[in-house]
Amino acid sequence: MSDLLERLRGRGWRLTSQRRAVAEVLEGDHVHLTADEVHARAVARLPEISRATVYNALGELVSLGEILEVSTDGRAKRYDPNAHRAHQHLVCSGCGTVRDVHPEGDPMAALPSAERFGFTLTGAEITYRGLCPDCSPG
Amino acid sequence: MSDLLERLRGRGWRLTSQRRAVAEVLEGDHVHLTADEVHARAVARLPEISRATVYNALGELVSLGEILEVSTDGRAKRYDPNAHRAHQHLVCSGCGTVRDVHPEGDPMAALPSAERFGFTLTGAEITYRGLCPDCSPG
DNA sequence: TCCTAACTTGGACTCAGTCCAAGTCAACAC
DNA sequence: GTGTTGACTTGGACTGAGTCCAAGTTAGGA
Repeated sequence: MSDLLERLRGRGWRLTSQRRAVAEVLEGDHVHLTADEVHARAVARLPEISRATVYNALGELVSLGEILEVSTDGRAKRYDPNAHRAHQHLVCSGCGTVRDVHPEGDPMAALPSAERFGFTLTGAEITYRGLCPDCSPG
Repeated sequence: MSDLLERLRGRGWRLTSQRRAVAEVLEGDHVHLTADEVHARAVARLPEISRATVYNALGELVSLGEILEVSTDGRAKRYDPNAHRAHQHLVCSGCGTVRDVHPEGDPMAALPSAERFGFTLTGAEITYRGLCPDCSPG
């Protein structure tokens, strides 16, 4: 992750302890934390970090294309550090767990031009829903 | 739409003027209003209807499977009366317009079992993003 | 080591939505 | 029709997620 921080510094990002704490929290695969969860974990590293700063840092990382904003339920947005490989999400309807998944083919190709209403397509987001092994009955 | 109201009455839904107003607002294709927009239009028919009642009625219509809840941006949920034909959504990144679209094939089929992590799949929601003709440059 | 623009802070604020006790009324029975 | 009653509606208070802002702090170049 320190290469991420270096990369951002090269783009004029001032490297503060708060931003470092936020970036460190957002490490790994299948990480999909809400802003409040990020804040709670950042506080463990840097007790005086404020909620506003976490929101600022997350917003900047999103604009810089380093993390993705995902909203899988109507509630809080989640932040996904896996921004460098195209993927979709599989969400458990029981416990809310989110996994990154890689469907076959180009999702945009399935939309015939007659169904595009003159739009210029830029992307497609897929949310697969189901029950994870822990939440499956039986 | 009156067949919808009759259908609901048969299911024990008490038919009040407020619920009638909400149901009437939610008529037509490509209708994707927020709760506040539904409230504003319902007030035009029934000036004393309250926001709480609109939320109640929308929630019940969703549970009864008569309308769909859609969240295309992280903001207010939208309500889609087109619950009886499977479809996906195409959203303009410029103005937020939402169209119902019908992609080819079964979206779930694109997810290989190795990518299902033991989940039992129940559905897939696709949000296509792009620019509508009015928002396209040039 | 100094300087300053960029960053951080806490608190007030907004927006979307939920909850609740009190009042109202649709629909059924007569 | 009239009465009854439980379901429905109401407005206002409340919550959760997120934004905004003026004042204070600090990273990093000179």
